[in-house]
Amino acid sequence: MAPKATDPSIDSRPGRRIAHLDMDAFFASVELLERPELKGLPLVVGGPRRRPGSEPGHGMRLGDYRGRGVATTCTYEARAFGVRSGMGLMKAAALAPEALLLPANFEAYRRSSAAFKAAAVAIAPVMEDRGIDEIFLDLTEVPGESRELGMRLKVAVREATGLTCSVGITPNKLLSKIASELQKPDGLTILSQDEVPTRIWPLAISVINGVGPKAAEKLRSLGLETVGQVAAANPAELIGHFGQSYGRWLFEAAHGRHDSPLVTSRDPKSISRETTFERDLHPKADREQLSKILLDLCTRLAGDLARQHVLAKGVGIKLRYEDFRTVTRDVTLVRPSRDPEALREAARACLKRVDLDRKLRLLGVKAGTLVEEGGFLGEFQPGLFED
DNA sequence: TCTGGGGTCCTAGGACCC
DNA sequence: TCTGGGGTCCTAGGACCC
Repeated sequence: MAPKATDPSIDSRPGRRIAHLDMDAFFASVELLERPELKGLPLVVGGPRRRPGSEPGHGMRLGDYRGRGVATTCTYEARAFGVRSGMGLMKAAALAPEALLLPANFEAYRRSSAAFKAAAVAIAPVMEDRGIDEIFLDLTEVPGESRELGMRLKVAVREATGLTCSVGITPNKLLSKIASELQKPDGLTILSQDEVPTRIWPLAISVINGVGPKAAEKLRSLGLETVGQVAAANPAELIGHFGQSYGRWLFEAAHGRHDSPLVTSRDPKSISRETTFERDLHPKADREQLSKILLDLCTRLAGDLARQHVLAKGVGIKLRYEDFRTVTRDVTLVRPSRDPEALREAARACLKRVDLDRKLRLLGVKAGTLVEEGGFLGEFQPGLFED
């Protein structure tokens, strides 16, 4: 099954140069721009949201926090205590009670994000957006040496935002993503394919984007802990354990081979809203409160759909029970819609199909199979083919 | 002292159609 | 009456990422 040379999922141009640019401790660093006097202190961003337009949060002692938030980002000083992004704040507080907890200010982060991306694109116009704090850039056609281009990118980002970033430049996305991590913060790492055995093989397999905790654990149980060990494994055995697709990919990735192109634009596939309650709620005893929350989620989701000029053909709910078990249900609408009432009605129909005798910690609503507003896709147009 | 919110992609079974 | 294969849609869950 040799793919054609024109296969859009493969970019095998010789001499390809891909950069991965990753902002350093992004949210925390943006906070430090507003409050430079906090530089050098252990800071954690997360928990309660700062209202758009409000004063810079004064923050609080992490040890005084009570609630269900997680650390979105933390400074390197906080990491020294063992705090990590994604960690529950109560656990983080046990590790670093004296750290300062700052509420997240997404308005400011989005502004810095737009600024660093604009600065990067001015140097290398082909960009893949990987979220608020990282991008891939295609440097293949950009004149200049890799190290010089990397320095130019870093200087441009710092001038545009006042922030540092780490850059990896290699022949592909997979290696660049690893490379940008190697000398964080404020790093610049250039890697060629030849250097994979010396620079990448000694690293833990989990450095590869796409190898998460589950796959890493399964590999470990097979005696494969480093990238090099996976590269030396029998590909047939990997396929036996992980399936044709993932097994093959794993083997190629361990050799640093990866030819997927930059994705420079994409249509949204789904839009969702969800919320974790401050305390667990019972579907029956707290019915009114849950009903209000559902309406609010549907209303916000409808607003999101309107801003994107799309209608939902599918509507789903997500519930998380107090024991953290998560279930989803979804339905296909007779007619695509973004009316809050239609969303709520569909969500209620889904709710009838789940266990409502146990307490919940989270409720979410999702719009899937999105169709363009006014588009013909999937929509029956009465009268169109009649006379 | 448990674990946010917003996404993508993949798998897999069953319905249904040709 | 039995066998069968391909294709698509729908639904549920899970791994993974930022």
